[in-house]
Amino acid sequence: MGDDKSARRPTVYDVAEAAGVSIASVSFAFRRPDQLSEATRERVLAAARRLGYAPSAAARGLARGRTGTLGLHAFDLLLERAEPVAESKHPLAGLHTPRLAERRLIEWSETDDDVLADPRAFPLYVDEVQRGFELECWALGRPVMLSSGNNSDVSVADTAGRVDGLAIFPSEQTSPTLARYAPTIPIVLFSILPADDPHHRVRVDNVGGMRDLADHLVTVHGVHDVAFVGRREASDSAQRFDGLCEGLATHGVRMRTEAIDATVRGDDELIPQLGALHAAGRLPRALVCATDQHAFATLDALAALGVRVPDDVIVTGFDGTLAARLSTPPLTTVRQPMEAMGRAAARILAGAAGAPPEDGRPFDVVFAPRLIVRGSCGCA
Amino acid sequence: MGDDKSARRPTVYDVAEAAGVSIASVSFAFRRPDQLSEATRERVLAAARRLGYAPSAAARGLARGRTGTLGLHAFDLLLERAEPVAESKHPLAGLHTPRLAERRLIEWSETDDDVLADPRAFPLYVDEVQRGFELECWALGRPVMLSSGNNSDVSVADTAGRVDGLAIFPSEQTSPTLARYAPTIPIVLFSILPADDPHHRVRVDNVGGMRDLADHLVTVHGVHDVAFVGRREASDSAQRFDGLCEGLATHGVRMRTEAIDATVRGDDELIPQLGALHAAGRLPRALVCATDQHAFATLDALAALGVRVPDDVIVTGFDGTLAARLSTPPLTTVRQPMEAMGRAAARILAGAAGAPPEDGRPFDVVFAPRLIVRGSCGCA
DNA sequence: TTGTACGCGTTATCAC
DNA sequence: GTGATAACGCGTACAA
Repeated sequence: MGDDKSARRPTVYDVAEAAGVSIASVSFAFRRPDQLSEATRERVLAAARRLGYAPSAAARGLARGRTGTLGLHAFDLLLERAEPVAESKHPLAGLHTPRLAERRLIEWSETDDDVLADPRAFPLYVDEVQRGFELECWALGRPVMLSSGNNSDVSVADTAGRVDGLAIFPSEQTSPTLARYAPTIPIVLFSILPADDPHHRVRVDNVGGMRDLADHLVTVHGVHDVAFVGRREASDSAQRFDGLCEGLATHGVRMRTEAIDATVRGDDELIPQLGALHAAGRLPRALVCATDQHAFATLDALAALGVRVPDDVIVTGFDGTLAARLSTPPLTTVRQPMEAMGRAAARILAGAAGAPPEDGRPFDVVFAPRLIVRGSCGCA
Repeated sequence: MGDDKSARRPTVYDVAEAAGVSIASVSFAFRRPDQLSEATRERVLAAARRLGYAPSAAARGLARGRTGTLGLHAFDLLLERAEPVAESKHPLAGLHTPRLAERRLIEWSETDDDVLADPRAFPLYVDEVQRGFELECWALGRPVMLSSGNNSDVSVADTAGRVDGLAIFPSEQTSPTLARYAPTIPIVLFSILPADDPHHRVRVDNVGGMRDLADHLVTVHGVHDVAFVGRREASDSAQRFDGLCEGLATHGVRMRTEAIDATVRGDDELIPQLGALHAAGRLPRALVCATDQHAFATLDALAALGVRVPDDVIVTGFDGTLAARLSTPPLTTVRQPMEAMGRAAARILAGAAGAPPEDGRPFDVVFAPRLIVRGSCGCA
């Protein structure tokens, strides 16, 4: 317990000495059990057990040239999701103060708004994809490394150095940064159109999904006055915008592109714009949002203006998150097969590490999304 | 593109050669930027960028003795949660077949039950705790390593070999296995009572939570006939059972311990037992479940028997998962501050690695849960 | 300020 | 079947 030796992690040398064999035999006992005599193998394993020996993954990784783990990186996650908690009002403020040392109960702060789980904050699109990635990795017997960073460069490089393959959620400056690590390890990009780079792709058919939605709005609800809510710079949003335009065009419907500024981000900017349209009596019949998150912001803004959904205005989303089932009214949306997408990324990375597609070109896996019809368009 | 050199991951040697400096300067350029002249630093960084150099975490870990990452391990996750998908009906069956090579759209299979997110499967208690752990790790700038395994020994040892600190979700055979790695890295156990070991603890006051619930049931609903649903072997469940007994006892109410077998796991075993009680007219007034999951199974079983909740029988849960808000009726439950618990674990590991509590004893952080009253007990 | 040399704990290639 | 010994890529005294 108290002696110096036990504080250090036991190594092959310790085990070898304890078992009276060479370090090679120790290694063989674990990696090539059949190349050792029954006797020595048992002797080694017994000594290892006795010493609490755990092979160092770092050393193995160095020697073999592969870490055995797969990574998932998200840019700007802290920004796009929960703000980092201010230290003073951190739920664990004082974790290292006497408060903790005295082992006292930690009460929830009275202002804590974490009392109820908020489905609008979790799980989001990325969370469900991440879960699929994790499930597949575990099924494959591989640990998962998660990372996130606004500083796109160093954080990705750091993660890239720890894994055999890396899946990445997009951000606006994703590609330039990534190009560098491509020759190093296989990389999967979510939700980005293929381009002339070696990265794999896992994405949904945004255009097809929006076409289905446009069909529904026009043929079932007779909508012929539509505006789009979403930032068109984002890769996904741009495709969805295009898909919506195409879908409407086949029915001879043209989109009101001027109605909503294409750069709005959330409630703050949405309320004044919708308010102005409302005041002018020029609200479109349907507001098609680029994501469920945009749709929630739109619903909130409309509610604040006293506009009824779907009676006055139809609102739709995209993604099919859990929260879309729980909004008022429930959201008509286009659901992505998020778990399957996460699993696909993991499979590609696990396989591509050993056997890339024979034509040498990267994978481009496109999933078909599915229209989910709910109350916010007037159905049900 | 096609030459042999670029296939290999660039190392410090490659960068040093390209920049015309020694490997030490390369290392310094990243780790001690201020100890290099502006000129050489820029030269090195430029070369690194050009080559796509990413420092090997394995090598760094070996050299420095620490990996810089924190780990979260869950035993039996694949068993307790989704079964591993059978290969034939895997959503990605054929990922490496022509189907993919031809870059065709992947349709969801017609039998796919993943069309809607199922809140009963995700997010669970562990998912919300995990999210807190991740958020805190990102705030601390540390990557997270996730692992899961039924083979308790090797998988934990493997993960333990890759991280500086490890948080662990409990399982029945957790402790014996862990004892070995304790001297190596700090370990946080969720939901386990303190014992004579060096592991840290993060948990809720199960007894207090159940007492609050008992108070509510007795004083508000006049309940005096209660049975417990849950496997008492589990550490958490045992404490909750005790807390319930205590809480009822203060009101002179005694629990029907014989009503439900203490080993039931799910619907299959619950329906016959509840059915027998129902047939005999001996159903308790309230079924207090050890977890929300047990409560859902109980609700299902009662519904199948035609028993009304809460009119005929009151049902309550424990955990406060999102799904508890969505059940029919909504579930009265005791919510744990899951995100905060995950954050606490990360903070302990990040801090404990450098500064363990001065008295040398491990942390024992106990959070107070909160009673959430909903329809399943007759309120609201 | 920059370069040399060694150690970290494995795996793998040889001899024996 | 078993034992030396050389990589593996990086951090870091120490020397220059």
